[in-house]
Amino acid sequence: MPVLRSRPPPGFLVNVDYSWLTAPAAQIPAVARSLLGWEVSANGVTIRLSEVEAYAGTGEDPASHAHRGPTPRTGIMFGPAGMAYAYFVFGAHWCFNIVCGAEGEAAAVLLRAGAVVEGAELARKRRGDVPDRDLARGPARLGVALGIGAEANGTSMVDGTGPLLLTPPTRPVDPSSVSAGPRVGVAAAHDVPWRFWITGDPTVSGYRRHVPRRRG
DNA sequence: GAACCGATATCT
DNA sequence: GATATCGGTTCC
Repeated sequence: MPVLRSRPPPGFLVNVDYSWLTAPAAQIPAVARSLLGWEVSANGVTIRLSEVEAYAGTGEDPASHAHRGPTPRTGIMFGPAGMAYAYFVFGAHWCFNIVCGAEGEAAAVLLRAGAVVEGAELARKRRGDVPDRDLARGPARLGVALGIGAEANGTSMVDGTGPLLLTPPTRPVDPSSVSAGPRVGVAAAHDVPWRFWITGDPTVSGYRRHVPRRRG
């Protein structure tokens, strides 16, 4: 049966298994890796994920927004897997995560980059006249291409009730073509190789180490 | 490729 | 008051 990538009525994707998103804490990096090749659709654009980062649960990962427990911003992370966690950063950008793990765990996978496989015209309208590979190359750019922002926070990515929909790979990713390395721009736990990407994929964003800002 | 810096929500 | 899961620009 072909996979429906445009937005279906609620409950339509009953034959897609999302239960693996609710994994034990130790398997969150494996969940992130498995999300490569999955597709995310919103507002007429579909993106094939080429780069993701894992963030472990509360108390386990000093780089996680949820590390110190729930706050008004991070509350959604403590809910069920499959919800979108959106946050605003650097006074300018929205970034998007898929909540993973069991309720109360607060693990998440950051959607860092992907290839636009549907709706390129629309994505270009939102992103400007950039090369195709740059349309969703970077976590904030990915959101812009999808036309999503604050309103996506706390919506489901798995049941069609929100703007976002996560669907299985049209083309599977060969496990041997997945690379791993440190997460981008994080100060804490910079040695943990929880960033995963499709080796050689031109839509993967470049690595940047965390740069402490000079005060003054 | 590396360095710089804007803009502001969030938490301490 | 410090920090930030970034991106665009500028400068080698």
